[in-house]
Amino acid sequence: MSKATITHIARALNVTPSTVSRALAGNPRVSEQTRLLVQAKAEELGYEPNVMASSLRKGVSNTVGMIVPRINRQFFGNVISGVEAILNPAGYNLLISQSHERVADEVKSVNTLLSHRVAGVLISHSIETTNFSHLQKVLDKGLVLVQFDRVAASLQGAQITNDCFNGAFLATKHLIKNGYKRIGHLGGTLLASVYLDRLKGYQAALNEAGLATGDELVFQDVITREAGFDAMQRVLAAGCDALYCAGDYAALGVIEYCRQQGIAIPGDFGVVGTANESFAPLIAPSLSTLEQNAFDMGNKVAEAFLDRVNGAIFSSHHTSIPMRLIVRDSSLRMQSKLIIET
Amino acid sequence: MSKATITHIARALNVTPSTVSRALAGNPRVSEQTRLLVQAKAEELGYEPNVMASSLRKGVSNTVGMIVPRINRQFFGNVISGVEAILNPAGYNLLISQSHERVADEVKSVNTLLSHRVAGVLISHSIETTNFSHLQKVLDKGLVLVQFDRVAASLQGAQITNDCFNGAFLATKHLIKNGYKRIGHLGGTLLASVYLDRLKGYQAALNEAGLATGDELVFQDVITREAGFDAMQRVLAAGCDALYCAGDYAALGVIEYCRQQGIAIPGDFGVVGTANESFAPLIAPSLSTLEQNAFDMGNKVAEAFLDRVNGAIFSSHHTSIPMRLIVRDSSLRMQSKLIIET
DNA sequence: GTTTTTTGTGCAAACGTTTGTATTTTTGCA
DNA sequence: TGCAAAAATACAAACGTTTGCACAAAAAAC
Repeated sequence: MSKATITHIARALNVTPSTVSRALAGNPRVSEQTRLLVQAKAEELGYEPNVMASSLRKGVSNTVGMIVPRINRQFFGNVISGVEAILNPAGYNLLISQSHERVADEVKSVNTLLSHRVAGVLISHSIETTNFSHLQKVLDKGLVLVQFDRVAASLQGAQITNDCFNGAFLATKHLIKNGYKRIGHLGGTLLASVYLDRLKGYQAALNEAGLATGDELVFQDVITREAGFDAMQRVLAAGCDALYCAGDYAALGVIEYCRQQGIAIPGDFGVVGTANESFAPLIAPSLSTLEQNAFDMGNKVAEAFLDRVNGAIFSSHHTSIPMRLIVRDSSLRMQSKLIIET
Repeated sequence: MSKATITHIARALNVTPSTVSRALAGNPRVSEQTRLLVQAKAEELGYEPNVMASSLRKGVSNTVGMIVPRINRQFFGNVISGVEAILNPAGYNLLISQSHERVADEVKSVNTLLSHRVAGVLISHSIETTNFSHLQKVLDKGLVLVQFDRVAASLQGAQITNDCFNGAFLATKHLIKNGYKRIGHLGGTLLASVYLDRLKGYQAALNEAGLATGDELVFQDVITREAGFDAMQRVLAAGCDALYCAGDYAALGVIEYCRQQGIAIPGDFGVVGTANESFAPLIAPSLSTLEQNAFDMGNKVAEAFLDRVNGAIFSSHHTSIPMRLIVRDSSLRMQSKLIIET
């Protein structure tokens, strides 16, 4: 069965467990000869190291905990992927947990991870979370904490976010360049810094161009497809000829409304979304959008973790990842042919 | 720092670690009074149980390993979600690993999980995998193995799959009911049973209806958007007026080709896809498709695991989950209004 | 008041590693 | 051949739990 411990190998070879341990670890204090013997025997017995025993003894574990609101969201799936791409080769494994956007679940997840004596916690906190004492506890225990996407500035440790301000700035500027004059904004809740930054970036671009800006052009809490669809009446009433949307789903609703009303996109109306959801290149017209670069973010998160675990506390505290504008059809002034930019 | 062990609590209370351990475990052999004392002290010291020490001693761990080809694929994200929904409340945690569709990575993942002494392995194997000795090893160690989606019939243990045969049967029948006469099939590699079953289900429906069936109507290895697009010339040359596609991406390619060529869907041509990818309801025309019910599958996987871990070896060996046909626009005979079914 | 039973704790070993120190063996060199 | 230095291995304790067994004190039964 699942026997085969270091001790079994030791007995079979008439050496001590210490020697076997060192042999397997490649410690130079054991001779080449016995190392080969040990490796052969380990292979023969189907030995699998017991990381629990090892971590217990060493006091450090090779698993790191990751908490995301929902694992089945494209964005987070990609972040996780990006993290694994760096962490696995470095010998770490990921214990993944979901908060389901609920602070209670998040707290429970943190405790579970602490029980597992993870080497660190990587988290994008739930939308509900406003009290961060559970994460402070992580820091207090001397563990590495890396926040990403949704971060609490008040907490120590690395923070990796998208550069939403510049992204929104870029997107809006792109609309301006394409000749749109009265550009509105479908935004999210301003309690989340990502949405606040997008609003600010959007406004900055308008200001720079000397275009009209004002509250009547900004529509708060419009992130779903339905909300985007429903908001269009007000958007048109406000005289807008384009929109920068803080989310692709809202932009989708906009496109559907226009199709239904016979408003040509991009002929009569321009749209840029945010997130590059998987449907963005697939709908008609294809949706110009800001790419969040989730995989990249995952890489950065993992690197920040490794930096800190290896004692590089000096590594930059806050990393902002540039968002890339993907120009597709929905934001061009003239109806163009199908251009796939990926 | 991260101190606070059972021993510390014991010392602070002038009792032995055994008593503390029993108190925290709710063992009736310790008095109500001391239990409360212990719990209070544990709280005060910020005690977090060390599951590694616990698992080591008990010989069983509360983590279960899960291996998927890619974590950032919608389907697998949802399966994982479904697994967690059952396993977390049962006290288990998930150690997740990706095979990246490479058999080498898969083998490595299995070994990692074995090193973590997981209670079981839940796996959908990589498309490359044809030799299953690494999974046999899992069984040999007496661990629980649950396969899902892509399964190897030769291996012991639970197998949870979608009922692709009946799904394809349903989808094809639906096209028949809507008046399509010469229905083709865009399929995947027949090495994977899911694709083989879909082909068979498709053929069964045609046979039942007495419609033409034949190799000239079946297009193998057409699963990507590009492949779907490119296959259309041959499909039309074969005289088809509808397609059942084994994947939504191929169906998307079909739709794009038709749009480009001015072929009306569903007026002139009908399409049903498979998987209900996130873009399916969002494109125009919206895509009729078979839902894979990933979350549900995750639930079943978790339940199969729990059954086995609790010794219910008699629980059904092979579970087949019905696929649901989602009728949208792409498969209706007459051009209908935009109907959103989600 | 003694014996039996019950109840609550303590003792000590074990899970599989790792690692500082001690010990043995080998090697180099006079 | 002898001896120090170097190389290889052994010893033993520790990581934080859990648990069978022993044991004492209290409660119940006689």
